[in-house]
Amino acid sequence: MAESTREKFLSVAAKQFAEKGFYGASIASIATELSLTKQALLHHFGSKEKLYAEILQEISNSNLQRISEIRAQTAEPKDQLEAVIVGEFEQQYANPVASALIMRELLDNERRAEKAGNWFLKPYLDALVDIVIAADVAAAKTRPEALALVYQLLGAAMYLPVSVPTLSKMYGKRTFEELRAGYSSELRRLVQSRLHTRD
Amino acid sequence: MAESTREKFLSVAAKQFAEKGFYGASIASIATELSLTKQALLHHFGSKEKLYAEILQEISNSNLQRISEIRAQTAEPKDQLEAVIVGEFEQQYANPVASALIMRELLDNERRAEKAGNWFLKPYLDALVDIVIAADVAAAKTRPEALALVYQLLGAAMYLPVSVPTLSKMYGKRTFEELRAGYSSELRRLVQSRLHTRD
DNA sequence: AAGTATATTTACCGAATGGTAAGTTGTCAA
DNA sequence: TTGACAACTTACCATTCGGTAAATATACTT
Repeated sequence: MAESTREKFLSVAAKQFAEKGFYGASIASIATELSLTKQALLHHFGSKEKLYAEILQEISNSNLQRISEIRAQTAEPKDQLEAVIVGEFEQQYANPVASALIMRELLDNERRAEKAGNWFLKPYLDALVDIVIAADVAAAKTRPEALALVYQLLGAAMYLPVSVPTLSKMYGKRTFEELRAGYSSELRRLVQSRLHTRD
Repeated sequence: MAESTREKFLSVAAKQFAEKGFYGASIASIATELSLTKQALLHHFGSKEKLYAEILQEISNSNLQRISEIRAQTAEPKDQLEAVIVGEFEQQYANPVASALIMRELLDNERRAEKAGNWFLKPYLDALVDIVIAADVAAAKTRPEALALVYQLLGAAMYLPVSVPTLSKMYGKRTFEELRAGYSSELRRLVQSRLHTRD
């Protein structure tokens, strides 16, 4: 078997959580999409929360790994930052599900974290801040300042891809395809101009 | 009476929808917060969907009005664009609920719109695109290109304020306050650098 | 062949969901 | 004083939610 049932559960669940959010997606609907029952899902993951946690952890880990690879390959911090940000938004098209999940997690986390106590994304955000600090960007010297910049760049990079389905219907396929085609270079322009601003 | 029951319902509902999303917030919890029953809510609004629609419509209208005021007061399109974007993110702090609702609506709308058929935010986005076109920004001449830019700026402006509660807990109040303090000027820098880039 | 995990199902459960129907209460006008 | 209407409440309802318990089926080990 190429993909185990467990792995199928993970990918279908990720898709549905991304589309509908944690509360909008039900374990029953996830299982039904695989022609299984929700009890089969619970057998593998114990609870909805644990299933969700595993997905988020996976995303966080893969993002951290990508960052560390970039840092190993690139010497200059400013180049690292550019590569990381550019890589971040290019990954949106490869894996829009992950972007939507991250976005939703940052929106929803507070309430869920009160119970779960998990900060899946903190190591990821911290790593990005580290790079910004090392890159010595104008007006982003302290960690809070750097975090603000990280957040704005993430927002710019992720906001559009995440609402792609809405926009696609709102403006029609053709307009949207043009938008999508120009989006990468548009974002690169934004990042570049900010990175090379001087004090 | 300063605020009618109906108006109280609207503002409490807006808050809860912003915090928990459409599916996460229940009409019962909204009513309970006002020490009323969910049937009182249904009496005023008919259904959860209609209540939500009224809130979104209100936000869209007030945003459109703000844009038209700016356009009336400012002659130069480029200044208009700057004023609109800056006003956009400054409004985040005045009314973070509205930002979160807009963000969630763009994330969730597709599925809900299949039933409801509403595009609350389209006139608002269209107005922003109009301004970008008129402002004649480099590499944002066509409507799809302009929409991409609008989206990135909105993303940068709204992403951080919207996840304020999460970040505040994740990094602690003090760090977060510093972040918040520097955020406005940080975003202004981002917008400025993009607006004045040349082809 | 028997035993033993693993995978999955059927059958429940209590709680919460959005919504309907039918009252009750209060206010204001004729 | 009565009638009408708006503002609510109590009482339900069917559905869905996440989760438990127990049975069954499958596959691997011995």
